[in-house]
Amino acid sequence: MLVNMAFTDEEEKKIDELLSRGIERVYPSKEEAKKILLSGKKIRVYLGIDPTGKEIHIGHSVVLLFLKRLYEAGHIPIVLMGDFTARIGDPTDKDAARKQLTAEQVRKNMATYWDQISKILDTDKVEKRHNAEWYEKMDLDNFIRLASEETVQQMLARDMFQKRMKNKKPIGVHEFLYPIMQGYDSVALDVDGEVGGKDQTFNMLVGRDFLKNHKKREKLVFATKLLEDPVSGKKMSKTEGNLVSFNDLPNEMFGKVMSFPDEMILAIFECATEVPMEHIQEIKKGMNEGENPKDYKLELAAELVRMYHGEKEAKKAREEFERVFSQKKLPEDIGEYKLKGNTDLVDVMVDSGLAKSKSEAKRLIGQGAVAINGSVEKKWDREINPGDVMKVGVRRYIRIS
RNA sequence: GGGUCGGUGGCAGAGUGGUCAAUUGCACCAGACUGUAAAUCUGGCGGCCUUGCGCCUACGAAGGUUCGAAUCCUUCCCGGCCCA
Repeated sequence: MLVNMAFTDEEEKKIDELLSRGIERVYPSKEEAKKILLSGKKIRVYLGIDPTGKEIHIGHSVVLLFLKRLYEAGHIPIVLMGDFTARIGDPTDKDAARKQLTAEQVRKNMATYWDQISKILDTDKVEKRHNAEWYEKMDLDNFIRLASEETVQQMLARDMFQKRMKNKKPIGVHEFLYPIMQGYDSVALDVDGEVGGKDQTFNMLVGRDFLKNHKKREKLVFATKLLEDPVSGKKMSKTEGNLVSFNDLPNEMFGKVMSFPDEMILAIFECATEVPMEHIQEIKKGMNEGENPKDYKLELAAELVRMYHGEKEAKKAREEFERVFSQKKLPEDIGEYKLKGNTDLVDVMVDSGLAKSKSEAKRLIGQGAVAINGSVEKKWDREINPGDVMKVGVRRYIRIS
């Protein structure tokens, strides 16, 4: 009846962090979830990932770190690769190209996904599943029966569809199929819970309904926060250009973090790192007391690079950043370009990839964006010689050989 | 199946015969500013060069009318809405 008292304060604290850090909302409620997590029973919670081939980025960190905390607390995380659903495309991600992925592509993607996930958690402690396991065998009649458990009204209630109805934008019938399939995953896996971004809430709740219908049991739904710019309200995404991928090189990663708006510092610390919450509170306090957010952002950038590339690389990236941007010196490693053919400035810019076309190169030159050996060059027919160092914009350098 | 409205640059969305390579916003690039940013301001944002008020390619696709078409006509493809 009551919570099993065999749990220490330490363990309870862990559960509290599991239920709050990076978490937007828990269904049916945090209290209910806590009761179950502390009941002594090992529960199984899954995360669904569609191996569409995109890189895994720090927006995924929240859910992955959740899984890590889950096994640290003695429960069982499952990662479900949506190798079958990847072929449909989740309408939640409206940019998702609807290209048909071949089985071979999906297999390759999955391999790189595991590789990237292992940077956050120990994949040996995770149950690995694929939804092709059950969908490849499912008959049409079974599927239709499944579909009949949801109503069109329920589907249309989804905010995304509401919006599209309002804007008179098309809604594909297949877009109704996706939540149904994702929902059935819960039944097939026979899980106790699911974790996903808050944009997945609808899909996750469909699974909750299905589990009630099929197995007469409750499913916990953990909807995590999304990393979004608190000012513009925009979700971080690849098109915004500032998305940090697990595979980013150290310097690139460091620079991207430094270009985040200050307002995101706390949220990223909370959602994408394992820095203790106590320390994050101190940072919050520090910033409120007027300390320079830049210093905390440097710390954040270093921490993220450390997570994916190790202590040494993090230190190097930080030094590099301070050298190039704070002291405006040349970066340590500059790409080389071997002169060939025309040696006019414009031609060299195009050939070396500093500009996409001659028109663009000329524009940049006209804007004073191009410097050779430290001084701005405005003549586009200026001759380039081996040994020259060219700079375009703030961060693109190239050394001529 | 019928009716009707529409398909424009990365996106959103103007433009309805010439001055349209196409208003504007977002995104993007550069410059200024700065504490790295953000915000702001300024400029740019199809390509090519002999840099001209030049040439080529572009407004769903293919044809046609016209001195001239994103704009008009025909057919086709795709979509929204309404009716069945």
